Amino acid sequence: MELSKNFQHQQAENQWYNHWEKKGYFKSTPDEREPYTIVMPPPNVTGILHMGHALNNTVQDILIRRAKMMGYNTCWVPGTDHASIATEAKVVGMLRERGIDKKTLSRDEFLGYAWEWKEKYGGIILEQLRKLGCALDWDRTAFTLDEDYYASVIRVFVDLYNKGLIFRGVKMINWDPKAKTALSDEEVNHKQMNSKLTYVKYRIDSDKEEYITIATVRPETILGDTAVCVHPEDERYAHLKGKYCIIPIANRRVPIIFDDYIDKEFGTGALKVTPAHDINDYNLGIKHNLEVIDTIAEDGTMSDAAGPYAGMDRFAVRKKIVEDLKELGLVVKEEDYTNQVGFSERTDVVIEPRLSMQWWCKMGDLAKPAIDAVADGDIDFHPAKFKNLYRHWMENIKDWCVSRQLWWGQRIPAWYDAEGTIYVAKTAAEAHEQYKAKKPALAAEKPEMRQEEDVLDTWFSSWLWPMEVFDWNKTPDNKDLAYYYPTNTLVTAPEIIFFWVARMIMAGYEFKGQLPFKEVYFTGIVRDKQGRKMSKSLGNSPDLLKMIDDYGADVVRFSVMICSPAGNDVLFDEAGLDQGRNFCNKMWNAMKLVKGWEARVADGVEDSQVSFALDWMDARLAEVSGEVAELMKDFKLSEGLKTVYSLIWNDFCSWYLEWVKPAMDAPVSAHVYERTISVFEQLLQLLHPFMPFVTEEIYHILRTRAEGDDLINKQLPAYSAPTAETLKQGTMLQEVISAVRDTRNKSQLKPKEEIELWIDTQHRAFYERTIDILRKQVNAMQVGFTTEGKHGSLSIVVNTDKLYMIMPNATAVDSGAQKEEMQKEIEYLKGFLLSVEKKLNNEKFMANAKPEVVASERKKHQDALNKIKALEESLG
RNA sequence: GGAAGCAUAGCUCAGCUGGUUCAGAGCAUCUGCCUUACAAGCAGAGGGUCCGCGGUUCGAACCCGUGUGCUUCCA
Repeated sequence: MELSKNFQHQQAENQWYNHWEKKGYFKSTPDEREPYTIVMPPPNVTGILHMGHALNNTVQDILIRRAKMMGYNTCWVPGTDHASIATEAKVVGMLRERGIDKKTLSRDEFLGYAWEWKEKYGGIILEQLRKLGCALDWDRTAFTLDEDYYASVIRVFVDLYNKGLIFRGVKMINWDPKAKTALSDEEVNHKQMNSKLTYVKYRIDSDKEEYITIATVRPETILGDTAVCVHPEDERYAHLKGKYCIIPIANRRVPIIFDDYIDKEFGTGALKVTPAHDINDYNLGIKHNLEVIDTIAEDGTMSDAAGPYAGMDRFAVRKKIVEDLKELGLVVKEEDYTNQVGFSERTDVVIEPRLSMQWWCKMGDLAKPAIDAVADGDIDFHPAKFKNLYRHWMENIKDWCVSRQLWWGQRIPAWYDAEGTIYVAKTAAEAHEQYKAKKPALAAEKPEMRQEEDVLDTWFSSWLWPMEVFDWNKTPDNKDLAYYYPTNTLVTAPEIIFFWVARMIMAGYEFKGQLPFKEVYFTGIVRDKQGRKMSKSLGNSPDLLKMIDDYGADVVRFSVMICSPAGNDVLFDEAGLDQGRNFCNKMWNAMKLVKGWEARVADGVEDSQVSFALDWMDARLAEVSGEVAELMKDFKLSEGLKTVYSLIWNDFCSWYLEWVKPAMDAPVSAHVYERTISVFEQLLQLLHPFMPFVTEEIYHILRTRAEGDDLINKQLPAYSAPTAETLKQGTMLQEVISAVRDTRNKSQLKPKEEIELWIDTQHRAFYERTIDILRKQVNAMQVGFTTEGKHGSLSIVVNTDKLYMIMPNATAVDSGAQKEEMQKEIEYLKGFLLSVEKKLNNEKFMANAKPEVVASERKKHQDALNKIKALEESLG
């Protein structure tokens, strides 16, 4: 077979993904094995693959593929989230482009368009996950707005309502004037803004001309003011007790109230109170029984209550009213001021606090078992630091606003009769039954029942995800649910710990009576090299699909994972792409080298020379496999990848292959060839979860494989404990080789120039075992043993062995620098020796230190002495 | 305003129960090599007051206190 110069990802990746899928390797059905289950955090159905998805899904794929190799029956469930606000906004936008105004459509017509949009674009992100290599069980693909899922959400709502945990009420909510819907607190992002603090004086209603000055960053809300509030102990305003003042422009007479909520230091110490448009003012209003005047309409324009400004945009009014107040001479001054302003997570417009009738879910009781589950370790968080954050939030949990003024989503199953009585039921028919039972006198008439227009918050459906993907609602006793639930690992971003993770835990206990997953792994947030969060607006988010096209999915996965320290944010650096690409080529070329031996394999070739290399490589493989297993268990995936990378590049390619590499055109022993292929396979296997395509490809080129012999399915072997002696000798051999090469370099020897090497050592057996490797690796024509120095040589000391290097072709040997260096080393060692001796002579140390520490200090002492001796002898 | 986390090489980070596996890895840098798998490579090297200060200890990158700087979450 003709092998290309480098690894070609395009064809290989497509081919292998199709092969795996066709073979049904991604599919899972319950069997006698232990399951390992992950439910994918469903991306928004509107989504396209970005770095966050790439990280999150690569992590999951690594866990799934590794678990599969460890013998688990793995099941990874894909799906999408209907994402009510985001999707509805997209559909509205699409309609606008087609010249259709949402307002002219009925609910059903709109939903028709929405489903059409979903069918057309909704699967894009799932297709993109295939490109990434994700081993997802596609037959299980779920969607949070599917018919069965819908029914489940409705059931849960009715259930909570009947338990008294859902209620309807007017509260101050976060209003998104663009999407025209309520948002939960979690959907609001606070940003620091440069605002203007405007000082406005309100006239006191008295005979004298006197004023009270307030400061505000939102002057447009002045029209909704229904009081001015000052601190009861503020002497400046003590004389105003029982007085009233006049709201300018509105010319409304409002009371001056006293409350110790006021911060005397802020502004003028006098606060304008607008119960309709600020949560704190609202609370004050309740306390002091104030009137509520709503001056801002649902679209962010001023309402009729705003008098002359009715219909104008809130921000336009903010400017205009200040101008008008200035004309009236009521503006005292304006100051620059930075404050926190809430923005809608979905539409990025400024949130308007607004009073509104919404549906709420009481969370306190639901939270209790969920708090305990994490505190008691029934659910593990990685990294553990998120446990605190979780507990803190859960213990201060507030009622959840679950209604949204949208159409795309589960419509709240509540019906109102003509008198406004509420009936919550799964269906209209059931609501009708309730009506008949409740109002028997009217039962004969056909009641006019009107269903609630609002839909439920998207998270009110996705909190059921781990149960509902296994069809909990419709067939609660089904085999899959019993087998796969609770799932094993949830992999998600810390940003949605409250939105989603906490609520899934609550839902799991409340409805299924069981935790939804056993552990949660929080990935970092993907940032750019400068540490900025990747975002569309900054334009610092690389085009993932282009990257996959250019470099291949393996390389993209590599580059994301290599810079994903456990528990920290990911500073994505495109340099990782080159590193990953180079790594693929390294393996590809190693494969070409080994493949090239195939035709030269012969029986009876003497291979004793390389038996050490084989033993050492086996030992390293066993050792590092153990390290990787530990790292993976602790979710140190990045470390795990680095470890495998280094094992392949350094141990296997740089050392092992060079050690066993036959001379040009020399035959290769069948034994060496076989074991080299075998080691290569095991290395590929360790790497496969991280880089599935290139490993599968090379695996298949290394040998002709039987049908079904694919790397993805290969079970990890149990390694016997590596021989410590072999490992130690390997390290020693490397040290000797490096030391000689260093000396060669410093003597400016050309790589082709041969040397003679004479060794004065106590470890003769070790050198005899490795002497052929050593000769080859330092390009020596001869390596021999001696018990005395060699004239005309450079001496090298490695550990306590003395090596003498002779360069036959070098005209003059300048050993001055060499000697100086050795002298320096002696100095250093003597200092070191002193510090060790000080310890050993310290009675307190000898009394308090652990015996093994004392022993190790003694050994250090002896080693240092030996080394100094060797160096001194070497110097002559 | 409340809370948490972080600070180690130019960059990104490891560093367990305090003790030479303790100052380490990768990338970047420098030097020499087109050596018969790979120049997208090979070989070798240099580089750090472990943020400052104080304490505990025979012994501190690690524990405690404090200061400074940064990040995140909540209000």
